[in-house]
Amino acid sequence: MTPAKPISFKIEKKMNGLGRAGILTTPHGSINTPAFVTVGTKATVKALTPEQVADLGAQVVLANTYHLYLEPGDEIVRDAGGFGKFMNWYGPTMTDSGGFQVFSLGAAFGSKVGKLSKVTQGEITGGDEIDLEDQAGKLAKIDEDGVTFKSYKDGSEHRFTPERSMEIQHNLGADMIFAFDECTSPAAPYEYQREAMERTHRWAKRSLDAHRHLETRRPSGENRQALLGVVQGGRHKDLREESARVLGAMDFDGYGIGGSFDKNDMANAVGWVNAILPENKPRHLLGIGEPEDLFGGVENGCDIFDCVAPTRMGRNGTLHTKDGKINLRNVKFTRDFTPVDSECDCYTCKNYTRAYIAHLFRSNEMLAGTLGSIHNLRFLVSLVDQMREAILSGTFESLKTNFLKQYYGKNI
RNA sequence: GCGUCGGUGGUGGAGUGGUCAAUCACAAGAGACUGUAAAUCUCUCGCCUCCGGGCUUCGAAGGUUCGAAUCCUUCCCGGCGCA
Repeated sequence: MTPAKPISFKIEKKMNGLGRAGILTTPHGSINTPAFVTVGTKATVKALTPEQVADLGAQVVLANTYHLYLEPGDEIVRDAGGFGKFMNWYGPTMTDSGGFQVFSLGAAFGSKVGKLSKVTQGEITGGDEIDLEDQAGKLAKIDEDGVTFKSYKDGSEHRFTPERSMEIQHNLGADMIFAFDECTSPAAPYEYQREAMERTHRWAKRSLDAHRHLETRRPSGENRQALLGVVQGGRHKDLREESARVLGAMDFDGYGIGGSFDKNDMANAVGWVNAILPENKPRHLLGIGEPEDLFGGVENGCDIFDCVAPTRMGRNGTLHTKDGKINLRNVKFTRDFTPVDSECDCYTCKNYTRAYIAHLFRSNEMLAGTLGSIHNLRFLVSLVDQMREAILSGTFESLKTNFLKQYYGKNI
């Protein structure tokens, strides 16, 4: 058996502008890009077996460092042969670094603040402004060296640093791992965004050094892991460009684009970054999964995407259709004996009616979440696959126009 | 028939002389969800509303009282026990 190589990325076709289609090769198989990655935070895509995940066309599973560190513990996952083998997923894998939990358990804890701000210009409302002195009550506290978390499970205290995140991610064993970063709140002011970004850059360097050090300690022949640096900078053009320049100059295997955005300007912000990042390395847009955002990400040069939205919404009763989202818990679907989406080729749509799935949701049956997740994941995986085909055939613009018109044009 | 316990919103069930009728849960209706604190969360849930509030209700009818879902009487309905 030949020693596995780190990832390689080959661009097959470029669009006018930044978008491209390619092939990303990992130790566990290649990924046709652009691609939508399924999220399996705790080494399980919630409600689905890995066979179901594969059957719906998913190419990659992404797990989370913080969650697997808390339970069952990264050493158990290491001894199981890595999280992919542990969960019986033999395709490509990724792990997030825990950087998102700096945000979700810190600045965003107890609030309704999300990654994307809906504010168009200027003032941010609806969220506390973040600063290092105002973290009382949160489950994450940041300092220069790292982050102290309180476990969301039992309140116990845990410490993450870039070095620790790398150690854990090496134990988890994914093909692609991320540098430890700070995902900021869109409610944070410019000065804080700059401060956090500069700290993320220092953490990126430390992540890279720690990763290299860990790689040298591997037994020969073992798979190598690719490390992706994470660009930050909030919604500010100068910060995003600076972050792309600084990280682009470091020798990462690829890049993640993370953090908070202005909802109306996310695609442009991604473009600012990708115009600067090295073209020949893969780019992962972290945590984005709304159809229009995926179009924006793809045409602005992102290759892979992950998002919890399809599985979370799938479990909560909201399903994608070509005509927009529907909430199957609504009374109007109780006697609707048509498929969720008549053009969808997923297992759910081929075998069940809206009325049946509505019944499952109303009676809180577990199968509801499974069927909903299969459909929503298939919808997005297929959508991004269609984008790839459209790039290859030069029809991306018409795909985008037609899809968005039908999806957002009316609501059934 | 006698005895006994009970009858409060869609349901279960709080409240047992004034400060409050309707805590709480469930059901129901709607909304949210973007590197998963999430099979979760938020709002509505007697009627009307210029969102300040206004009005109606506690099986029925009387009565006691300044004041009754709450006490008394009769009736209706239900559970249980005894015939």
